[in-house]
Amino acid sequence: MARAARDPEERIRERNMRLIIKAGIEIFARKGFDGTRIAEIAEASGLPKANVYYYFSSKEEIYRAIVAHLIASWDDALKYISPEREPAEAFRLYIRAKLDYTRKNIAESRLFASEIIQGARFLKKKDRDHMRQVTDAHVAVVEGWIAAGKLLPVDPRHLFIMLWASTQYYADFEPIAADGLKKARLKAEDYETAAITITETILKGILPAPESGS
Amino acid sequence: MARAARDPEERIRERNMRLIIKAGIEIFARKGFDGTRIAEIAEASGLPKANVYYYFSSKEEIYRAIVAHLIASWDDALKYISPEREPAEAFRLYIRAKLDYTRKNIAESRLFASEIIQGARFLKKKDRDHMRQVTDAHVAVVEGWIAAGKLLPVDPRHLFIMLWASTQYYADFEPIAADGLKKARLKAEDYETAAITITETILKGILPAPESGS
DNA sequence: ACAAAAGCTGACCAAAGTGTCAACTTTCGA
DNA sequence: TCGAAAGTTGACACTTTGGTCAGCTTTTGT
Repeated sequence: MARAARDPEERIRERNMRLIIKAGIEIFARKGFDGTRIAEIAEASGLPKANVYYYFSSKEEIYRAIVAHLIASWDDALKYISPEREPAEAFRLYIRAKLDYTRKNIAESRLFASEIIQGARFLKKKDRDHMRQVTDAHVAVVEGWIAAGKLLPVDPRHLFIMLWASTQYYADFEPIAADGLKKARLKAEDYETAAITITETILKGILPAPESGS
Repeated sequence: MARAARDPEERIRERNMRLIIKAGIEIFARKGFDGTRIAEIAEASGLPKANVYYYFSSKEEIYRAIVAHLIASWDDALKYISPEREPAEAFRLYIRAKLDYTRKNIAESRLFASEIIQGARFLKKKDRDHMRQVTDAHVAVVEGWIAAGKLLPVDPRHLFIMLWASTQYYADFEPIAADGLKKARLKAEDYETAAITITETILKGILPAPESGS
């Protein structure tokens, strides 16, 4: 078998696969699956094309590896919706964490967006089921808060869609977001203001409180 | 010159260009610019490839024609933010109109999203300037409402980004939105619930009104 | 030191892609 | 009716792309 005496840290293999994945994320995000040429990934990763094929047997394999890795890296940012917390604090933390993740992983966020727009062709059932379960758990928590009178009776699923949409927009559609904010590029402080605005709006709305004697 | 006696309704030319554009919107939306092959557009429009080239001299020309046409078709849906209106009613109408537009023009919406994710390479300065102006006008109206005490002091630009994001998500990321709602596909009624949830949340938030005697 | 495994890569190929063209048919105003 | 403009298209030229491969160099455990 192709099994033998070696493995000290897997240095070379690990490093090159990381380079390829990293370059792949950038380019797949910008060009989509069909629009990406592996020659471009090779160039961006500083490796000859044939060397890329030494590690991955096809374009699809690179893409799938990236998507799978991406889904796995999300759960961290989404652990704030938990029944013990007060809703206001939970949403505040969730929104900030998600904006933070997208800001620091812009290419990954866009790659995922691109994959979905193109029909979620390579999103495995396993991954979708996992995402659904996480959502279901969050929905249950929100329903509990509503039942306890801690939240107004809002549709939890649409509420989460609002949160996903609002927090991803800045990274995925940066050119439009930047235009909307009259800036050339988005900076950390813009994400900060976004976090505050989204949180405040979701929690308290934008209408002044009605006179307390209707 | 190639100018002569004809033009009765431009029937053939008009019809074929429309077929090509229509097919182009679908396929560009799904594959992005680089991922789209004109042979596929030809097939989808029922015309031979060479005939497509009779009307458009390149893939880029088809794409540009679509993007330009798309931007132009938007202003209608966005006319509700106007100072004479009461804010609550204005936002309600705006959100509903935008959701309605995206639902009825899913492919166009996705094509635009795709173009932005891919770096807004073919969005002309003129179009961006136009969008900026419309936004500036809306922002001014919201600032007026805030100054008049009709709205809480929210950042208007981030508020609009929230609205854009929330209203586009259902069309652009339908697979995820559908999963989130536990449905196989989104229907008109889902857009209806979305409109209500977004409007209510934006206007009043999700926290119960605090006791009126702090 | 050394052999076997791992890593590397220029050159190549078949398939697919964009865009062209010359010759043909259809349309239409006078 | 008839000629010119418009429309049509199969076949072709040229380029790019995904993927292969044989033979090379480097690494590594013993």
